[in-house]
Amino acid sequence: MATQTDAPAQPRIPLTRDRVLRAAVDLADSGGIDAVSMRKVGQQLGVEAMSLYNHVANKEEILDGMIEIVMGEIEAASGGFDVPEDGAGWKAAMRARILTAREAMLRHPWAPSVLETRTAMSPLMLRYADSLLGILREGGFSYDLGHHAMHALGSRMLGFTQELFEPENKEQADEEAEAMLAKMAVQLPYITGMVMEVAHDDPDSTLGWCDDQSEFEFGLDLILEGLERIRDTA
Amino acid sequence: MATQTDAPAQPRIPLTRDRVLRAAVDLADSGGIDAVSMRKVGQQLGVEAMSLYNHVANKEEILDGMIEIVMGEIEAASGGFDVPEDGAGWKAAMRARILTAREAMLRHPWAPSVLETRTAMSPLMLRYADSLLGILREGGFSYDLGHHAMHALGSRMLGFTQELFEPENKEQADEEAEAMLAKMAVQLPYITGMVMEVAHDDPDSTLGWCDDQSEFEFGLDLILEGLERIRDTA
DNA sequence: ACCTGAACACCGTTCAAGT
DNA sequence: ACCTGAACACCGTTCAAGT
Repeated sequence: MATQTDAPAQPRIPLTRDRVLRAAVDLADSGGIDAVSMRKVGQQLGVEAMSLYNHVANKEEILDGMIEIVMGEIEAASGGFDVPEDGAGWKAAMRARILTAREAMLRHPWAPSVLETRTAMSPLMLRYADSLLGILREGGFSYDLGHHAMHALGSRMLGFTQELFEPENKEQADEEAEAMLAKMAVQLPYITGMVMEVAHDDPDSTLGWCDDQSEFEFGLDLILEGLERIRDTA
Repeated sequence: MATQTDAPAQPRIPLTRDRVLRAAVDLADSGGIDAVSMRKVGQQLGVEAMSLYNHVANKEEILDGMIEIVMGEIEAASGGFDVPEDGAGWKAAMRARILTAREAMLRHPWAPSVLETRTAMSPLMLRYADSLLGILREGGFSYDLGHHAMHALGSRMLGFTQELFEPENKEQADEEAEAMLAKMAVQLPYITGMVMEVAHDDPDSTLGWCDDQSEFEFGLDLILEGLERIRDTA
């Protein structure tokens, strides 16, 4: 019968920066970003929290590294960040690259909130941004309009938008929203009208009926087509 | 000479929910959101942290209340959240209301980040959203397209966009970005080209040359005009 | 060279005790 | 009814001590 004083079956795997970062990503994937604390990452690796400081300067560096891992996944899934030569296909290329980024964000739901707190761009992030600007440039955009385009896309460039009021408990939030809407119906005539129309068209719908993916694509296409129009009239 | 045991000159102002929330907003305005802790808000009011719990349930309720104060400022600056009758002016009305919201966000730089962490919509927030949907509706939009429009606007609806990589120290960030750009120039051909063109047109420019306000308005107008086009072709 | 234990200066929150 | 002191269960990080 094994006891706690038994020597480990296999020699301990040495701690490295990469193992620290992967442990942090695993923890965040399974338990959310609050599960990433120095103590918990250490625990995950069978080590005290203080040992991590031999491999990363501080927690910020762990968060930076986690984003770099996500960007690496986007790069791999995109087949690299090279700019395709076919400038005529710029819109499809932008769309594909951004939707690939979005898939990584959906795999790592903590990534958008961590990204927002980064104060410096990582190398892979810069490579990604350069590739998007390159696609626009080869598609006939001036640097100036390309620059505006990147700002107009904002976080959509990385495959997500600020989801305001993303509830933790969707069911409970739905109930609360329904109650508030009932109470404020007279003060919210347009929202009430919209919800009634949706309920009429689809009696099974709930208040949180939006399809995030198609809303994302709607907004993305709106911007890409608007940019094309400006390019052609300027 | 006053001592610590002297009675206060004036009778102590009673603590109220409203005083707690205003103290929190003042602290955040002057010291950033990290300055808002239960202990520091208590200190600001000459009271122990634990006393706050007699007036708010927890810190989340303080953050909710801070947002409600900002929304109240937007409502006041907008002259109320009524929907103007002139449907033809929908685009100007949307633009004005959103830019008014933006002014409040610029006065309270902590507000966007706090907003992102809210999980439920406040009454004033709902009133604001209803008024935007109303402007679209009176401007001839279907509920369905109006709903897409709100998603396409995202956080721009409230006057801000996700500013990815907003540095704390702009000067230092500019230096770091310049160094990284120099090192990675060959891997970042398009960004390098863009920066060189800007430097050529305006030798005094720095890397952080963007005009946030005009970039915001560019993106906003792009979306509003795209929506108008869809409305007219659908 | 790497890991650890104790400690420091913070958090939000609970609870029993004061007035 | 309102306020407080002590405590709990957490944080990130520093430092001296171990091996």
